[in-house]
Amino acid sequence: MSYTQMTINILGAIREVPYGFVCSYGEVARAAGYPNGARQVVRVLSSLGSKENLPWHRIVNKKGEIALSGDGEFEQIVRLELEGVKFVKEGKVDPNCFYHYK
DNA sequence: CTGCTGACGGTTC
DNA sequence: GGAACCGCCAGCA
Repeated sequence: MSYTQMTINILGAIREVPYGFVCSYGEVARAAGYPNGARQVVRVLSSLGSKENLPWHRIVNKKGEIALSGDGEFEQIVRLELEGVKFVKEGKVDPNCFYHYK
């Protein structure tokens, strides 16, 4: 496994999200050093999400909604609820559970 | 090498 | 308030 620096930075940023919190794509990208890299975060999660042992379920879009649909969405919701993340609505996490990088 | 795609976000109209 | 674009760039065909 040899990734580009960008991928490594993004992976690192994703791993910083603590248990019981969620984070948006944009924030992860910013934390990794790419202010406009949301789409790259998408790529990383999509292609390496399950392979790299990432807390992929802690990443949602800025509105706090699950960006996946169908099967993946269900699994993500289950995993988050298991961590104590609250939902204000089906498929939408409580804004208070958002983690903000320093 | 070229073009298309993607679990998004911000701006504009 | 919401739809429509544009930017961003690593992978893969």
